[in-house]
Amino acid sequence: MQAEEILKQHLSKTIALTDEQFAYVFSHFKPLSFKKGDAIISPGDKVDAEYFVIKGCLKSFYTNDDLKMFILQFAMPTWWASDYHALIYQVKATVTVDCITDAEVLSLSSDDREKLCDELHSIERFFRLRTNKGYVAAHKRLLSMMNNDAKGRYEDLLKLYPELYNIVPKQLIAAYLGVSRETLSRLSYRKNA
Amino acid sequence: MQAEEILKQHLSKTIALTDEQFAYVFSHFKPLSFKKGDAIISPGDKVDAEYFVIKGCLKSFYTNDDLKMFILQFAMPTWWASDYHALIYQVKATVTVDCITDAEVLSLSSDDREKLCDELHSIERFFRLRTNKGYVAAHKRLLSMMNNDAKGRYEDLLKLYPELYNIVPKQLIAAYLGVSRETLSRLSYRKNA
DNA sequence: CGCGCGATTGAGTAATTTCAAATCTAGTGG
DNA sequence: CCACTAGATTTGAAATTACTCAATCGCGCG
Repeated sequence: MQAEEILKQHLSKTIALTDEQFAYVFSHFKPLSFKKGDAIISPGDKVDAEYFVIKGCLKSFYTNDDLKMFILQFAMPTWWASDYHALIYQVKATVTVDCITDAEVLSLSSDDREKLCDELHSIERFFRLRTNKGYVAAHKRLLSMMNNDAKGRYEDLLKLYPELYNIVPKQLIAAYLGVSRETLSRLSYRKNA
Repeated sequence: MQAEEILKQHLSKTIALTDEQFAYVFSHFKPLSFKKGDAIISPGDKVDAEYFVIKGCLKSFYTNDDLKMFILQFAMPTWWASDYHALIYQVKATVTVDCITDAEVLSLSSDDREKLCDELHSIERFFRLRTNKGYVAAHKRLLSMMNNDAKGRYEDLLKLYPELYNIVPKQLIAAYLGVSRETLSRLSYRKNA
């Protein structure tokens, strides 16, 4: 399926747009292709766009002083990714967004997003509702983090991203769960039902 | 200061509204008073409003099967609170929102919020940007959770809510950090600089 | 075939939990 | 003013969970 079609279906799940309106909206998105391992955003970068995934899988992650990686988000097709902290507060990036697999994305600049939100009330609504869901998902993950041990969190993750299991190396899953690779590895046999 | 004035200043930090528009917006908010300990939302409730805090302090928390409490959010004046999962997905509440102190809030029903968002583009913008910030804050907390030990998280919390230290019992702070009361208690002398 | 990376396993250590008991504190009533 | 109680906090000690470091295993690819 074409990028255009994927975005159209994605938007139409939340808002109604005429073909004309959609064409106008779409004209602000810039298609980009990346290879596995390419970084889209790196710490220190000026961040002025967010990315809508068409194909492939991205991750956004923070790297601490000990070079330990913490994954904020995996982004599969129809998910959005960026360094939202940098985007919103207009500061340099503190996280990396890169490609777990070869990927195709649509990039939307901050300026264009604000322009579209100005011009089309329904686009503003789309972004409001999209972030609402993201907010709730983040809190859900927070709860999973506090309430569950590593095993429980792993199960929560597989519920949320069932495809992920086969696509990404286990060490990335560990970095998402906030446990060491070794702990993740031990989960399967140690405390299984 | 009057509730009306507080809300007005809060909105005007993000969007511009004429006095007339603000008066119209404000007419949809319902002032409510609560006593310390009162529950505003309880698990199982139908949730059809969110609450803007004028005075006092609320908390929203999830209680697990072992009756252990996990605090999602403290809400001080000019903060918003509700069960956002229930609100967005139109399901029964799974969290409790209650009053740590006597409190005054302005309640805005879901229907009214959507109506205002329809009628006033700038209100829709307000809610979009507000949730953006909440989303980023939630991810920041997630990182703090994964990257730091109990001590580091405690320091992060005091940076975010410095007033909190004097207002709320320590056990609530523990429930926010996701550690036991005992561990929180031991932090001060154990690993202090 | 052998290199190299990811995944697993083992052993010892550090952080946090649980359960239990001891303290402390604020508010109440005599 | 004092004694008393309920709730909150602190402390102790043992048990658990996850971590780190180190070694080994497994497998795809040149």
